[in-house]
Amino acid sequence: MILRLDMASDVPIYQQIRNQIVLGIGTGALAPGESLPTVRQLAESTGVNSMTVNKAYALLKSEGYILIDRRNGAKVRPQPSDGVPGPELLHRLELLAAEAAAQGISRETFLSACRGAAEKMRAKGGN
Amino acid sequence: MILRLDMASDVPIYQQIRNQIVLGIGTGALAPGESLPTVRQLAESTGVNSMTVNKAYALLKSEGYILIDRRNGAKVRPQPSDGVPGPELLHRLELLAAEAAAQGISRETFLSACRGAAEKMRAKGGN
DNA sequence: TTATTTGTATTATATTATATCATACAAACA
DNA sequence: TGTTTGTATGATATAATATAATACAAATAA
Repeated sequence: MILRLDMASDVPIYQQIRNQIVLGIGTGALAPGESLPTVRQLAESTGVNSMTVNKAYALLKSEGYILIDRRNGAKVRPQPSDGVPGPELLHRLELLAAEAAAQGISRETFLSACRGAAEKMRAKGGN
Repeated sequence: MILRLDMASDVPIYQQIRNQIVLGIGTGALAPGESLPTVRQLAESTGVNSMTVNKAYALLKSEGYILIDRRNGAKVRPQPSDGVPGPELLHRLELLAAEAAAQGISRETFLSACRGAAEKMRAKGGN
């Protein structure tokens, strides 16, 4: 799991870390139950402060993406429960759709992009 | 066009203004060529500083969503050119798909949500 | 037990982003 | 000539972000 952090980005570093780990989980690059690097390891390898990494881990934990047992460090949450998209995700999806529409992107082109994104994700169960 | 601003949100006010106008354009609530309120009017009606509104308008202008002629104020850009989703939009779409997948949301459920969002947008041309 | 490593909490500091406020200006129009 | 438009400027206050230096409880290995 290699993280690419852009220090010049307007996206906060802890958010970049969080996003890339979520991408890793979503695509299957990070398997359920797999161990993440320790806070200090990741801080060392990326040249970022420990507390910044800790903030990303705390966020991932609060969002339910990872589990933490005191000693063994962080692990990808095994067997995430099935469910429906939450309101926050739906809201962001709607904004994306609106941006596409306002840019003159056709409905079908947008949905094609959605399918393209979905197909990059790990297949799970019968889906 | 009524804006709902959440002062307690972590999303900057100028971003909330920008997002809701983009949503308005995308859904068709704001028609191409339609005039937006003046900077000072919108600042007055929302109780927000003029420069904050101006920042939102400048952003919308730089993104190509609105046009501004010096005297008549801001208007929704007429006839946005057709095209394909840009890399920034694709990246955000991919992150959304990853979050859904990592939450155990099936591919089909995610795509169903995508269709739901797309159907809220204005139909244009043959799409 | 002791020692080490884990995530995490604490406090301080520096930098940047955000928002407000008070003005001011050029351009366009009546 | 006025008036209104978007916009620029500078000052200020607050919050978010990142780094830094420690420290602590819990869990593991020695």
